[in-house]
Formats: sequence, C-alpha cells, structure tokens
Amino acid sequence: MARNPPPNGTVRTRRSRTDIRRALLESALIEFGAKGFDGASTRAIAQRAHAHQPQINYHFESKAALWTAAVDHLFGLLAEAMHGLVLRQPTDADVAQLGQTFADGIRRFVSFAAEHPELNQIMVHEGTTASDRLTWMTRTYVQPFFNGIGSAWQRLLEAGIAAPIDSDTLYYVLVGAASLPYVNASEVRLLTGRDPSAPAWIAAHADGLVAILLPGLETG
Amino acid sequence: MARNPPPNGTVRTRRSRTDIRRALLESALIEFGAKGFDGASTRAIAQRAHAHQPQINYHFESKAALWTAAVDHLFGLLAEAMHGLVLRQPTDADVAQLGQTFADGIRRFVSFAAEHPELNQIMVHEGTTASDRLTWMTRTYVQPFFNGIGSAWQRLLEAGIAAPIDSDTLYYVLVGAASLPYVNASEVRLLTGRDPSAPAWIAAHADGLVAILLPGLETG
DNA sequence: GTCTATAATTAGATAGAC
DNA sequence: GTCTATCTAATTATAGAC
Repeated sequence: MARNPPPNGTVRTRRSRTDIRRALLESALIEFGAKGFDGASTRAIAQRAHAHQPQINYHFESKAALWTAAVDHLFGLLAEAMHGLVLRQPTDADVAQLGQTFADGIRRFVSFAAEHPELNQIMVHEGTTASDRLTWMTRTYVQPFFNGIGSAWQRLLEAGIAAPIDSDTLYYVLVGAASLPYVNASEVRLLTGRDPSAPAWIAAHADGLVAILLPGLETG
Repeated sequence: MARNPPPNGTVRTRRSRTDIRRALLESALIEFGAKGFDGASTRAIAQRAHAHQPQINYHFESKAALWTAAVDHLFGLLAEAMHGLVLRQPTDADVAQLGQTFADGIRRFVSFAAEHPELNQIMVHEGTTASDRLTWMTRTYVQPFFNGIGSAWQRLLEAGIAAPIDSDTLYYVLVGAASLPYVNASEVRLLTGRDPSAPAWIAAHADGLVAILLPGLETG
C-alpha cells in the first residue's frame, strides 16, 4: 500500500488528507484573523500551509467554506477549553461556589484568548458589519455562550458578588478586556516592550479581571 | 468667479476640493474600519462618497496615503474630544481630583468610541500584525496617549483609588472594555436586540467602567 | 491527490478627452 | 477637476496532465 517515495529528499513529502486539511485550517485561521475575510487571500493561506492555492478548492468547496470550517474548528477548541464549567447551577447551589466557577471561567477564557488570538480577531472582524457570516456565527456559537454568562451574572449580581454592570454590557466588557491584549499582541510589544503571551502576563491579567469584575468574591 | 451650474438638476453637483476630500476621508474611515486596509477597496470607498474611483488617486497619492490621511483626521477628532483633560498634574495636586479627571476621561473616551467606532476598528485591524502602518500609528498617536494614562494610573494606584491592575495591562483592559460594544455594534444588535449607540446604553457602560476601575473614587 | 496552466473577475493606478 | 477607458497585477476558481 505504500506509495513511491519522492526521488530524493528535495521534494515535499505528500501529506495525508487529514494532515493537509488541518494545515490549511490552521493557516486559514491565522490569515483570516490577521486580515479578515475579504483581506485574506487563498494564495497566502495555501502558501503558509506549504500547499498550492488550488488545493483549497479541492479540500474545501470555496473560500467561504474554508472560513466556515476554520470557525467550526476554533469554536470546538473553545468548547474543549471550557469543558466541565457549569455556570447554570441548580437553584439551591451555593452562590459563592458559582462565583468561584465564574472566576475559573474568566481565567480559562483569558488563557484561551492568549493561546488562540485568532478567535477574537475573527469575531472582531465579523462583528463590525451585518453579514451572513456574522449571523451564522452568532446564532450557532456566540448565543449559547452569551446566554450562559448572562444568567450566571444575573445571580452573581443579586448575591452582591458581581460588579454593578448589567449582563448585556458585562459580556462585552469581559470579552473586550480579556481579549484585546492578545488580539493586538503586535501593538502590545511595540508599545510596552513586553510579551503578552508570557505566562506571568496572562496570570496577572486574569487576576486583575477577576478582581474588578467580582469584587464580592471571597478570596482564599 | 462662479462656475457654470449643471445644465439642469439631473447631474451631480460639483463639489469643492475640501468637500470631496472630506467625503472621501469619511468614506475611507468606514470602509477601512469595516474591512481593514487590504480588505477595503478604493472602488467601494469612492462609491460610498458618490465619487469615481480615480478621484482617490487624484485627491490622494495612493490608497496608503488615503489611509494615513484618514487616520490623521480621526486622531485629530480624538484629540478634540479629549481636549482640556490634563492627567499629569503638578505633584502637589489633590490626588482625588486626579481620580475625578480620570473618570471624566473614561466617560469621554467611551462617548468617542461610540460616536467614532472606526478609530478602534482600525486600531484592532492594524494591531494584529507588525507593519509600517502599525509602527507609524503607534509611535505618532498611541504612545503619548498610552504614556499619559500610564503615569496617571500609577499615581491612582499608589493612592488606593485604582483597581489592582498594573498600568500596561490596564491600558488594554480599558480600551478593550470601552470600545468593543461599538466596534462590534452589529453583533450587539444581533445578540442582545439592543442598540449600543443609544445614550442610555453609553452612559450605563461608562458608569460601569468607572465603578470597576476606580473603586476608591469618592462619589458625589 | 497534486500540480501546472489558465479562465474570469476585480484590484489599484494612469492617460487623456472634456 | 471630473470622468471614461484602460493598463498591469492579483484575486478566486476550474481544467486537465500526471
């Protein structure tokens, strides 16, 4: 079953279907994140994945289908990173426990934003203008996330743990404050000389957000 | 000196040099904000300004020059909106007064972000990747803003007025939390059904930011 | 499955009539 | 100054050899 190997080491090794699809997806995330849907070119995406431009149309139906597949992949990673977090707890649960869970969620989200800045880059690009892509992404992936955060925040507000911000506004305050340093990591390096992807930076950032958003949280 | 009027009302009226330059600049801000530098097309910019595409190269040297002029214009508006705010006060000044000034700055910045979302849209687009445009914009306009906020924040930290966040991080927390609802206004409308450009939304948002960032501020 | 060649469209920029 | 026409280069997508 083995295919003939290339004549000698000079030729690029042939990759499996799943390998090249994954490489194209990850390249697409970086390019779409950096330049947006219209600004990204399929040539640049292919080149970054060490593939040729027509392979995109072979492995995916179109540029739009590639974008969709890339976003599917990325939200799958987010779901993995958030797995096990249950913000909507049974009504008799200790609300202080919910506060700790929310704080844990903030830390995980900050870590994810640092590790995968493409997610928030793409969301910021798409969120500016009404489009089919925005509607699909919002209804499919963002809405459940938004709803879960909103209902948990409501209970934390009533318990006096949360800062005095209504839940709709809180969502954007949280996401904006949690993601901008990683979305704009190039600017951060230029402006501060520091690297926002350093573990110490990420931890301090997350601690700060927990402190300002959950001032009524018991520490220890 | 009056030019001949158009034969009758059907023809588009000829605009003055300054009028058409301004129309092209404002159109450019919207397109660059929505799609980024590479994603925006000069044809779309011209069309939105009710002009023809070659007029861009007549009134501006190139697409890049148009971008630069548009950013110059926008930061000019920001400077106007912030005019009179003096964050770096003489050493013997009352530090509580500095807290009030900082709070006022937050409110003005939120209002500006709501009124001119293009500023933060463009900054988010450019901040993702190192480029000559990013370097120029950061050194020319962002650095002074960043430095002023940083030194004021440092004094507010020492006075126990500011939330426990170091000043580098604070800058991105503040800008991200203050701008995202307006940068992504389309998504906000889809997700919440509310309009973030409504005065009540803006005021509540700014109040929330002041409350979480300056917990030691004296109210009243 | 991969790769070369290329079709069809659109991009930014320029020339020249008016 | 404006506008039509057009140039060159880059875009997404397809066809067909291997």
